[in-house]
Amino acid sequence: MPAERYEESYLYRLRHSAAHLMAQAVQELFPKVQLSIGPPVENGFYYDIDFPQPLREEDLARIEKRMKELSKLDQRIVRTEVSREEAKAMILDPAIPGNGPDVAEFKLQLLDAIPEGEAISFYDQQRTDREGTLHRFVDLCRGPHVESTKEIKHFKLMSIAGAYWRGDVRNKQLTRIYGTAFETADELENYLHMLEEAKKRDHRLLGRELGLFMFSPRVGTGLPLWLPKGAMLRHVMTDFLQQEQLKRGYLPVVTPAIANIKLYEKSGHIINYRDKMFPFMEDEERETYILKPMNCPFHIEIYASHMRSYRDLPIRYAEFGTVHRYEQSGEVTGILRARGFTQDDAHLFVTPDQLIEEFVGVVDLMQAVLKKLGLTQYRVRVGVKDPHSDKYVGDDENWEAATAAIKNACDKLGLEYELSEGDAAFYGPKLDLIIKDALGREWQMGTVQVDYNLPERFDLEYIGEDSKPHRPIMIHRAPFGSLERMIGLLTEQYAGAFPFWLSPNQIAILPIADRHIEKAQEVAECLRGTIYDTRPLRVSVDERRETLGKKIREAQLQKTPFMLIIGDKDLEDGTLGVRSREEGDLGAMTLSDFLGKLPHPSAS
RNA sequence: GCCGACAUAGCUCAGUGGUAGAGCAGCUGUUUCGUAAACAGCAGGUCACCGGUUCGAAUCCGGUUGUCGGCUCCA
Repeated sequence: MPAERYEESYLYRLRHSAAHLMAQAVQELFPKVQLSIGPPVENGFYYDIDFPQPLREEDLARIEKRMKELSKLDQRIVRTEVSREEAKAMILDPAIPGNGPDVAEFKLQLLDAIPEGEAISFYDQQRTDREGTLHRFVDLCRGPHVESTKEIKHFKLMSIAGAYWRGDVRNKQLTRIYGTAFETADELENYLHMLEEAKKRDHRLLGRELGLFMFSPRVGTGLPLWLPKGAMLRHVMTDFLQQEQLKRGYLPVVTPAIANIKLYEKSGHIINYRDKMFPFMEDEERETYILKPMNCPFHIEIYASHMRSYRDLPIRYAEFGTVHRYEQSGEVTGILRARGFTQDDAHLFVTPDQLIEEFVGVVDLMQAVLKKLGLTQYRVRVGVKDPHSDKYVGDDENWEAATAAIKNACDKLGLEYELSEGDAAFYGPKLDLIIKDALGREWQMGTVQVDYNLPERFDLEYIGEDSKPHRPIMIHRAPFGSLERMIGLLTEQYAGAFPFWLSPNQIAILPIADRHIEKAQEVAECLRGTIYDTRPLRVSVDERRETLGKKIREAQLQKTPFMLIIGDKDLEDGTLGVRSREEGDLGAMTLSDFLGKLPHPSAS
């Protein structure tokens, strides 16, 4: 039996009804509010409401209390279908609880947005009290809902947020109340417990505990400082990807952090990207410089430095390029969204004939990278132009060609993807890999972008077989997306227990007493001289005068994959006490036996 | 940037108008130890910052900064 779709489930209706119950409670407690929309979402529901005064978080308890009371009243939830005219009259009728001309602003707009021919329905939460008076709460809504408010028992209001009407910053900001609801008390309990557990996997917490990176207010918001273990992680990841790229014919380049603004005027960034750039710099000769938000114009300059032949193409310039973007203060999130970050960037300059093959090659590389990193849960989004926006450069023909190329390549790969209007880069459409963090938030990771426009803006050429100049096409791509985001995500994915090949410290050697230190150092040296997965093994020696138990505990909390214990017995027998992070004590064995126990590099 | 919340020692937190506390981490000494925390002592804070109310502010009020959840945006 196929799994029931969430949108068709009872839980979905229950949450939708919980949103309505909340709206009813809010309306009673704050009579002047205007309701807008209140849908179920992945883990609960929300309702966007316009409050005359600001709502404080402590008000949630009152609302929740009233919801409990309303729920117990066993109000029947009744659907009525009406004509457009009747609907308008109802929304404007102050005699109907929840409606009236003072609170109709958003509901009228919603009514207008309902396409001709589609059913228009209201849901009415009604009850008759002991005196026989009918109480109602009536809300324009597509539904469906549960049958009675008494079914809504296990819920919790979670948080308050501002949310723009219809998701547009130019519109009024409404107050969004998030809540969740479940069929049973246990499920609600489990969900809240799960949230607590997820917080322990937060990369910001683990980043500090594991000594990967830090932030300092003296340095600035969103500007991470990489500590030795985090820097080691970066090194391993870049080294791994660099090798993959060299195998595939990429050429390394290195470019500066700043450039004359003229370069970025030509690329279109100044017009299209300025609000995300750090403030400009001016030198004594009145030249203006910018801190680069992207690497592409530099790579383009390298391409354009001399005449290219079709025989030279494809050219693949790769750089771990550190860029800075002035992200809005409210958006910065640890290293998942920083203001300074390093892209595993490359720009491919290709002929039209090579486009699909090169695109496929990039996606193949991305899939290989994800496999090695152990990331299997991701979705593929093809971001195309929003036809109603003017934030793009280039003519429609180029956009269509680029979009067609991406779709074509996906079909060739048998890759499933979703189309998303408005998610293109300003210079071209793109394919993105999207992965969830510990708290279920989605992040754009790897990206491949097809670009006809920057080659045109920079008048790039190559001489074809016909000895005439032709325009190359560019592919922008970053399999990780950025080192920061990828490391943040991997940290959460593995709860800090990185696979052996990636772990910043792979082996902790723990001498039991001072007299075992010499041997420990000897073993460390030997291991550091051993190449594993193309790199020397990463080994630490804990020389502190602490008990073995404590050294083990700390190595374990640091999620070190292996511990090697050296005591008197080992000196006598020429062995090591081996302990694994996952399996605990593995007993005494020789160094070469231990090396045989290491996971095979290709099986990560 | 906007809406809401939070900010006390390196970390986790207690402290509701009257002399700043605990555990862990740190330092010193003792202990030389076999698979998740040895023992003792010591030190550590402009209670984020600035201003106000008050005889007196960590505590009440205003502002700023930083952080967290969300919106918009994004690798």
